[in-house]
Amino acid sequence: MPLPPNFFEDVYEVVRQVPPGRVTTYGAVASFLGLKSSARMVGWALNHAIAASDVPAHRVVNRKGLLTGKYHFSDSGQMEALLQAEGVAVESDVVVDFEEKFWDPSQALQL
DNA sequence: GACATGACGGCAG
DNA sequence: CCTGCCGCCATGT
Repeated sequence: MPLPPNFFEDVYEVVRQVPPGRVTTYGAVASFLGLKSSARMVGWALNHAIAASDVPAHRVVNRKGLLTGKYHFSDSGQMEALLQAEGVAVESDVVVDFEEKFWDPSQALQL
C-alpha cells in the first residue's frame, strides 16, 4: 500500500494547522507525509477535503503560489477571496510575496 | 489490463 | 522567465 491508510487524516491535520495569513504547498505537505514525489496525492486528498469541511484547503497552493484549485471550490473566486480576507494578497491567481507567506509543516513541528 | 487525466514537482532546453 | 517532458499514485472509462 503506497499510501498510508491515514493519508487523508494526516493531510487534514496538517492543513488545519496552517495559520491564517499563511499558505503551504502540496509538495511541502507531501514531503512531510513521506509522499515527497507524489504531491498530486495531496491535491487529490484536498479535493475530497473540501467536502469534509474543517479543512482550509484555500491555504494550500502549488509551489509557484498559484491557486490551481480555485475551480474546485463552490465559486471560482472563493479561494482567492478567503485568502485575501486573511491578509494574503492575491494577483492573477498567484499569491503575492509567496515566499513570505509560505508556511512549512516541518517548520511548525520544529518548535 | 491499458490509456488518459488530475488541486504537482523537478529538470532540461 | 517560459515551455515541454517525465515521474509520481489513484481514479474513471
